[in-house]
Amino acid sequence: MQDFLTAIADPVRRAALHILWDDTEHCVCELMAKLDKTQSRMSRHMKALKLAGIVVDRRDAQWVRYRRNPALPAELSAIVDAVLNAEQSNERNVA
Amino acid sequence: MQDFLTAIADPVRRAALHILWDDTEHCVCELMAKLDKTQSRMSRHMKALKLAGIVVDRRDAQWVRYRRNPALPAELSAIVDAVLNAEQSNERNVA
DNA sequence: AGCGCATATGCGCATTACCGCATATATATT
DNA sequence: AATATATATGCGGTAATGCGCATATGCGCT
Repeated sequence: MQDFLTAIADPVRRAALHILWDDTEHCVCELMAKLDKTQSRMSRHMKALKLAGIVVDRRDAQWVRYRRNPALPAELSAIVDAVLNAEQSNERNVA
Repeated sequence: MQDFLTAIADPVRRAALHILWDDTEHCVCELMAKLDKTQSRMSRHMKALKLAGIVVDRRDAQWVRYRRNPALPAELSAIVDAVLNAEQSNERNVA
């Protein structure tokens, strides 16, 4: 639970989750490009999300594809959903 | 949003929220006793929760009564609810 | 004013977390 | 084997965070 929450508490990782929460695969190169982060940083952030059980990865040739962990318990998915939803609501308020 | 999530990410503050989420008032002395924390620590944790907008406080004689912030936006309440619920589920699993 | 209880805060210390840079590893192509 | 692309990791620096201890502040009572 602690790893899970500290993983979500980081803004870069949350931004990654916004992208990953569409239930499709995304390589590190895509994430680092979209979020404008260095390769090593993005790799480490993804490792944190992986260790927290939030995402899973898969080797595909030279790429590593990350995606939402389909086995994430419902109570934890609910947290991620609530956080991402709250951030989206906030975006609308700001705009 | 960042303050909010980092506030929730701390285990002591989450434990405090479990107590405070019953919609009644609780003084610092009660929280520090129940959670077995020092006075200064508990005071600072409550300050963090207050700054994050999660709780509000009220002077009552020599006590300061903390309670859930009734004006907390629904999207944020949903996050707290989801987190506390997930921890309770986990307790049941462990037990 | 003086005392006691409850709470807040200044300060220094230790731990943790994020970061960039360089480098190592894995895979594909030629 | 050599090269290119993608990803992971060791390392050092720095900032953020939690902690304990001491002290200050607020409030009520005598």
